[in-house]
Amino acid sequence: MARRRPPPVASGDLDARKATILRAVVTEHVDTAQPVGSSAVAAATDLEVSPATVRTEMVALEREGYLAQPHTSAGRVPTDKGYRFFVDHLERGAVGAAQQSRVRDFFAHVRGEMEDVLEQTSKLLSQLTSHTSVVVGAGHSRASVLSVQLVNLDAHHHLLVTVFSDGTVTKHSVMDAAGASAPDVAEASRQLNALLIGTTLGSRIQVPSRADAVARLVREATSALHEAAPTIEGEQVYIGGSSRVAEAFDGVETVRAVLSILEQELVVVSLIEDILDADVAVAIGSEHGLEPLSACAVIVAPVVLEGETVGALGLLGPTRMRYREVMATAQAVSDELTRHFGGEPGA
Amino acid sequence: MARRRPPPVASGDLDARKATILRAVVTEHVDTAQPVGSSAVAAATDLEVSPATVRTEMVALEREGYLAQPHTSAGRVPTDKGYRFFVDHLERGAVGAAQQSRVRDFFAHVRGEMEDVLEQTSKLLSQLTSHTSVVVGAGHSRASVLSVQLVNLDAHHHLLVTVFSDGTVTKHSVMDAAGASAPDVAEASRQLNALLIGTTLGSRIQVPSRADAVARLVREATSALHEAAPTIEGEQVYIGGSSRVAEAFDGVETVRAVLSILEQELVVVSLIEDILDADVAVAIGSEHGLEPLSACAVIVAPVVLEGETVGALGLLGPTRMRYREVMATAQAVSDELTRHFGGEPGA
DNA sequence: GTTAGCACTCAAGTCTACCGAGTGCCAGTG
DNA sequence: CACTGGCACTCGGTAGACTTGAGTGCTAAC
Repeated sequence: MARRRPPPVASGDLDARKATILRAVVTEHVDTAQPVGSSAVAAATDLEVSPATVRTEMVALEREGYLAQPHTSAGRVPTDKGYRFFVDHLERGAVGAAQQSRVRDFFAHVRGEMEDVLEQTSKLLSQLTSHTSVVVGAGHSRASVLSVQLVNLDAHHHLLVTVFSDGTVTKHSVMDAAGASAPDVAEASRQLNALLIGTTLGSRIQVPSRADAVARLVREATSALHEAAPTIEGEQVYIGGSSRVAEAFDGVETVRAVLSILEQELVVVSLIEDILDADVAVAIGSEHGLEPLSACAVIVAPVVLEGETVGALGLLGPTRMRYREVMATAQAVSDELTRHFGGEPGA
Repeated sequence: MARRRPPPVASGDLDARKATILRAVVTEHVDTAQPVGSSAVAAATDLEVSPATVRTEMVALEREGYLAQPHTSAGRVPTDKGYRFFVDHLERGAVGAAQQSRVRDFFAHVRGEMEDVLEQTSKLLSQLTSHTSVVVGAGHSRASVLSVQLVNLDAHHHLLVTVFSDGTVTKHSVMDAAGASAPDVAEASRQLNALLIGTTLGSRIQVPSRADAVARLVREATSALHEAAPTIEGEQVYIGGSSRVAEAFDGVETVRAVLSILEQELVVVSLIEDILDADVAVAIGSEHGLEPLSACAVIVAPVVLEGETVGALGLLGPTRMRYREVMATAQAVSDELTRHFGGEPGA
């Protein structure tokens, strides 16, 4: 009851008490999924003030846009701005021992190609967090060609198999209506190797203009490779736990909208990249500009290898989310993933 | 109460009038999503009987398990058995001209590798039917090796790239702690070719037991290939329109359960294969034994190439589904898909 | 500045009544 | 004897009236 001066330290542009109250509203609301009333806040904090005092502060917080009231006689709910403040002033939490060891364990035992690992990782992430996860493996636009090979399927069909320096492999059909002999194909394969090894997909190649079968094959093959370039560069996307979407939102329409977005890989990739570019770890509500995801928060962590961002992982859940835990998990997995690939390149 | 003999003409084990009534209930219920009353049936059919008569028949149909009543004073709803009768006695419908041309158009313009085509096809299917689609590409367990190549990534890492006769390409990491020179790798690659070309994944290979670098590489590579065999054989699965699940069911829990099943590729594949094996085109409700899908119907069509089932496509929706249209679409797409791959192998 | 007190608001729950779609049964009819 | 019209009955759904209670905003007092 007795009055002392307001505690000086301001956190952001909110005085300490407002910040405490806002934090309490967020944590409480995340727990209960219900609007939070002034007395609940008073009880949850160590401010030792009466609900009435909390109420005045909450009015201010609402006026400043951090809180909202579903209706007059209900408690308060955090707005996107409120969540934003919350995560911006979150002290970095460590991930629990159990989780930590589960992540370690996973990466100790996971085997197989990069693609498989990333897919498994997306499953791991969604299991750990109970949210939908997205793992993006960067395209290999800057990777150079290590080897190409033209393989004979039948008289008129060949397959161009290309191996890149980042360990990815692509294939392209090459059709040849006129037909070519096996030695011709072998010779074309040899010439393609000479032509393409060391180049990247962006670079332009000098192709032979002769009219013989070998030259024709070489031309066909290189054009198949370069025409498809934009698509191959395309990142791989792995989505884990999409069923979690149905748990996160109770409006069927919201579920449908979110799932619908997740189906569009291009949209998902650019969403993740945008958040990554903006150098934020979290996009809350409508911050990312995708209207159907305005009820979601997206947490992103990059996977950096040798100073280069080679991928990213994302977690998508309702704005009402345990940011601390989920962010810590994302960080932990991202770290381990980096270590995993840093330790054994190409595997 | 009075007992008379059942009217002669039976369609299946139902007399003609009961069948008509059952059909009417199904079509009406599919349209309206509401229980169907006797007068609605009387109006919808050309039986020219009064609702009262329809009612007596419906009582019989209910007793025999074709219809059910949500509650005493409601209309009737088809049971799984009712739907089963309906689809079993469905005259094969043709797909509409608009759809037909859309399918044609799709396959006329689609380009790229088999994998891409299948993925696109799953999207097409879900767009055409408004249901979730599954496209399964059979594994290449019986395909033989056309070519293998060992590519040097760095001192201790190599990549085994294998091309199969069905046009699929796999890659496997091969580690070599001791290190090998570039000529060694080339030599190993040559030997692997000699060893593996023409074999299938099942066949056992005689590997050299010498201790030199080349032999070591050859051993490592073959074992990598064969260890992974069960996984590579694994079919590819493409799921399209998973957001449709949210439209089909209004219980959030059902949506979650169905999505959860769809996430498990193995389960999906074996579901489709089971239905295919049982030689039925449709599994309704609990017929397939997957409890979480008991509110679903699954329509399956095989993709047959040269007498061999090389894949399948499935459509998953609520039991309350337009079977005629959806089955016709599945058939049409399956046909075109067969033609597409039959016409231009490997492309 | 803080608080207790109080009047006020409003979603949610309960109760009642009622409507109407649909049924099952039965007696009458061609 | 199959069909029908008539009728009493059932029961989900809706609407309105009332109550409850959580939570608020305001204000006067400390």
